[in-house]
Amino acid sequence: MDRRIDKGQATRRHLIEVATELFADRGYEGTSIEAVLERTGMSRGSLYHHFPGKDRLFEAVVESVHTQVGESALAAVTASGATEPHDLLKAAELAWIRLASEPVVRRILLIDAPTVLGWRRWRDLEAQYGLGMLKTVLQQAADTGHVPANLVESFAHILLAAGNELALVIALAEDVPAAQATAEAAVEEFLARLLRPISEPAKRT
Amino acid sequence: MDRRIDKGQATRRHLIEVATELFADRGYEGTSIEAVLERTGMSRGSLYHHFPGKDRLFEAVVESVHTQVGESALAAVTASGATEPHDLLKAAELAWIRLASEPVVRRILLIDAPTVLGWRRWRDLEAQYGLGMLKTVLQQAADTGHVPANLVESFAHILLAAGNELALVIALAEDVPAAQATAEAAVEEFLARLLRPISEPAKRT
DNA sequence: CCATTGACAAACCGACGGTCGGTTTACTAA
DNA sequence: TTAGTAAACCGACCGTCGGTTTGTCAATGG
Repeated sequence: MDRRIDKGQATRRHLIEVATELFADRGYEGTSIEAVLERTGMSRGSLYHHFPGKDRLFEAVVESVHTQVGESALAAVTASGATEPHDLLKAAELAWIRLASEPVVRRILLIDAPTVLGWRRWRDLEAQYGLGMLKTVLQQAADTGHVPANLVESFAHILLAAGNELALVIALAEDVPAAQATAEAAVEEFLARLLRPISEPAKRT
Repeated sequence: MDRRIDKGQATRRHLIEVATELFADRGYEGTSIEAVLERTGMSRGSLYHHFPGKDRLFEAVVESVHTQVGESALAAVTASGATEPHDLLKAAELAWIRLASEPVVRRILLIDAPTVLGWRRWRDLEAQYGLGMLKTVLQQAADTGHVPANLVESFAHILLAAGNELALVIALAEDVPAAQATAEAAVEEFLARLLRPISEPAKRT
């Protein structure tokens, strides 16, 4: 084994770590490469040896955060012991809302990532992590007639967007605990309505 | 009347017009002030006489686009002749989805605006334009018992986010017409479920 | 022992956003 | 007419920043 490579990986991790803090704190544009170099004590050459550019460094940070969030969410859902689609979705939404309250997640994943990575790439990541889980559970709900099968995809997107939105609302609220409570009630009610079995095809007024 | 001021307003409008095209086409970061100057034939001094900085120029563009979108959406809703909350919301959502398919709206309002203006300011604008309308209609729905009154705010946010999300999904789809059809069906079903009065008494405040 | 390679260093470059002193143009009052 | 004023406009210049290029060094493997 090459000790140089271990050292390289260590500095790479260190760069991601420091960059995560800075990006979360000042945003992508507000964070200069200079600042990262200063905080890490690295040189330009070293950074550009590990990452082809600022955007790729950011991308590495996004993937790191995404992974951590995914693991936390999964842990929270399994810890809830839910088995029914409604409970699973509720647990997932609430977990996501709590996670998205964290500035690191909010700023990096929700605010900057779509712009920096281009939202095409961002969608791929989201589909890989959050959307996939939602679709799986919604498909179960569709199999038991709680949701139209052809709208699983659309409903998954709606659920994902709703979670993000509520998380941002909470973050913006003056009274965060109150907003959190309201949002959780909204999730509960929202899911109850969305998953209700359809007796007759979509009604018209 | 002072012809100097008229001329000033004209160049200001011209700057906004050209900047709108460029921002929509290349995004905020991808658009240099130089490019705007070149396309307008203006000088740096002139631009910075009218706008304190690039971000303020972008802000003016955002407001301009927002206004146009708001007018179009309102026109579409009134043209639909809807009176019931369900139909009003459906008309509004569909109108918004169609408008958001336009690259100008998508790139400027949905992608760049939150990052550049900071999403606090962005939320203020959104509340002023789209969210206000949704809340009004949802309040009507709450008055007739179709929706819990204490969740009007949350549901309005969810509806707004859902519309944005579906618009982005459509934009990303390979088969746009098909995606559009699916999304419209999803809106229909989604609204029907969201606004259906629940058999057991809804929590009211 | 030496050619190779990964890690890091630092001088340098071009583009960009923003500033600033100055000029032109048009209106107004003496 | 003319002096004064203010808005509109001009363009050279500056600092910052992301990215490139060239070079050093030490560990590795034949």
